[in-house]
Amino acid sequence: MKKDSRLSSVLHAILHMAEQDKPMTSDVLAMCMKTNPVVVRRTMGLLRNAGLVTSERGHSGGWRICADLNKVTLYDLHDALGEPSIFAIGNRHERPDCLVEQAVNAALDDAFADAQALLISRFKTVTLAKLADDFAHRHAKYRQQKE
Amino acid sequence: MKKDSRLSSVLHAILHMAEQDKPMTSDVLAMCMKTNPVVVRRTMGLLRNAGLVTSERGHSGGWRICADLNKVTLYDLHDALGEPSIFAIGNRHERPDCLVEQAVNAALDDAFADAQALLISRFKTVTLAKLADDFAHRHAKYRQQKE
DNA sequence: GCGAATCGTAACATTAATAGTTACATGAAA
DNA sequence: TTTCATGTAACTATTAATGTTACGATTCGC
Repeated sequence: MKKDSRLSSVLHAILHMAEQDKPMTSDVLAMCMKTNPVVVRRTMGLLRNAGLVTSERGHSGGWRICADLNKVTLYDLHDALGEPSIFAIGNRHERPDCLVEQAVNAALDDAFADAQALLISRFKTVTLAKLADDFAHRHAKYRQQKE
Repeated sequence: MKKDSRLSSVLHAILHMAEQDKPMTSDVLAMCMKTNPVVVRRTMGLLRNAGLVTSERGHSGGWRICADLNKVTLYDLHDALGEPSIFAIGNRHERPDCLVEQAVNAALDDAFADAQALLISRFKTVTLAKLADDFAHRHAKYRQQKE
């Protein structure tokens, strides 16, 4: 299956929004992420439900961030997206009758649960402010290189 | 995305094979994992390439395990399957021009790399013998309950 | 009010990845 | 020489993400 790239998408969008005073339209965001405005609305709508952004209709409307960059983490976004399933590998059957398969599932589930816990805890340590900061550094470096 | 369930499948298969003296046919294995014999051949073929099992054609042929249960780990099987990609979540674009997106990708890549490293290291600690043992316990418990 | 800009959303199409199926060739054993 | 088995190519089906089209609902500026 295709990978879910919404987390990466909304991060990209929300950081751009954080650098703007004015709201950004779905069209502009779509251009920026090389996708379609409807996809942007669909995805950003989930962030709105989670109270992370607001949207306004009509002239000079669009999307605006309404969250503290220091408090919102990658996990909050992942959560806002509905905590989509993380792994592309899974068990052949859930709740098998076969005891062998049960033992196999248990071992795999354990390992995946640990990896998931680590990932989630990592997500919780990264704030949007941190990412904005990282971007600023990249930007400074980029400008230096251009000289 | 549909999840890749081959690791779980081959583990199931190989543990059944470990309990048999005779080779098991693709048909029997397919029945056991509720799939198609061709799928079994395709998948087990990868394990054969890795030297974990052998196959024989013709009358009384089939699949046989040829590996030390104490030495083969989940990782070896994952590896034999070609180390399929683990995550169902990924970046919108690889190598984006946008510096914001680069910062986002870097943060996500980092987190995923750590989770992957943990998973792989977990895979390396679980041998087939351990799983067979776990199965034996489940079996004993199951028989107890039936009394 | 009118018209343009903009989001909201349903319905459908496309794409990508896994899994399943059909068909037939090849080889080994009874 | 027939039967049982794997080997493999080619095609189909399934599933989930993503993209597209179409149109309704709001809001702003004139």
